[in-house]
Amino acid sequence: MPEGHTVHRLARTFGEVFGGQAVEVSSPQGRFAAGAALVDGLVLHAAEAVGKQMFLGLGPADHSPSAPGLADDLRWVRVHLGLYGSWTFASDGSAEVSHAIGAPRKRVGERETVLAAAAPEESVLAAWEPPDPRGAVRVRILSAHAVADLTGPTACEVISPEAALAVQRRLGPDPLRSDADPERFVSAVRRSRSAVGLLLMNQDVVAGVGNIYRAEALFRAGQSPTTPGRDVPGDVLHEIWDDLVVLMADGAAIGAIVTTRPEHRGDGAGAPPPRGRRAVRQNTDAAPGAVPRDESFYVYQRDGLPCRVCGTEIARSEMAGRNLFWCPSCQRDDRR
DNA sequence: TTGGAATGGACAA
DNA sequence: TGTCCCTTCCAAT
Repeated sequence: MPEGHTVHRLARTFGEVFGGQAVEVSSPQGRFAAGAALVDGLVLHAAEAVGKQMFLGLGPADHSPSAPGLADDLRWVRVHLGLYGSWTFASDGSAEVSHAIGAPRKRVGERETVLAAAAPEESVLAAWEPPDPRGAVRVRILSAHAVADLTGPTACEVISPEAALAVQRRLGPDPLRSDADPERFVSAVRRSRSAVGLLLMNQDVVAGVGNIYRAEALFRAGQSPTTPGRDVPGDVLHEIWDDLVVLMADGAAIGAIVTTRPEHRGDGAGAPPPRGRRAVRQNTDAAPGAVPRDESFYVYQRDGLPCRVCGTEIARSEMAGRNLFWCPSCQRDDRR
């Protein structure tokens, strides 16, 4: 389920679980054997997310983050999950490995394996053994206490610091990064005759937005997807940006995309929003307070269903080969 | 057992 | 615009 929020969450997890540790890197499936050999045994010094891409910086143990020119002796593993890439984590129970995030599956983002700690009498002597790789594992990253397996990525390669920077510079601003410049997004859209729905999916315009955030952000702004970018008012674009910052940060925090406001969820048509502090949303379906998937979106994959706000049937069509969902009434072309 | 679909993107024409 | 690639899951055969 890799939109930007997932990748940021993953980068955070890598930092927590493997940061500062020497890792064994291998390619059980074989396709990354050469790349794995370049970083095997190095220490993970950095885990960065930019848009939908993750960069793991590995280098010698004595590499000091404060040293000038530090990036020069790091090797970067660039991973792009694409449509169905996913990471699966497992640990001996000692590490803070609490989630695995990946491609669409029944329980979205929840392939999770946290092995029970070994029985006490064994644990003294027996080292933890990671589980066998499951499926076509392109990369395995292994420390003394945890393992991460990567399957199905669109991209996975070892690159130089310069190449990593070049990739990052090409991308548009990322709503999840504090160094992002919203004006770059606004001006890129307003320079273009392309439909705003197309531009939101363009990683050079805004990095990290995928099909769900595209559909939901346009709905929440009351903006038609087909309006040419140059005709979308600047204040609407700023509104969309600000909304993305909140929505995606929320998604990164809870591990799931939820864009519906409480008053628009199906459960209690008219159920009053909770008073006082907002309820904390949880990641897994089983967690109390979690918003079920079928109440999480306004328009995404809701074609044929009534709009949560106005009751009009949600529409679907294709835009550049991807499904596009919108409410023909709330997002009328002439409304903005 | 097969095949379609999925939160993506690179590339060719 | 179309084609291809990466992999998994599940409904339909």
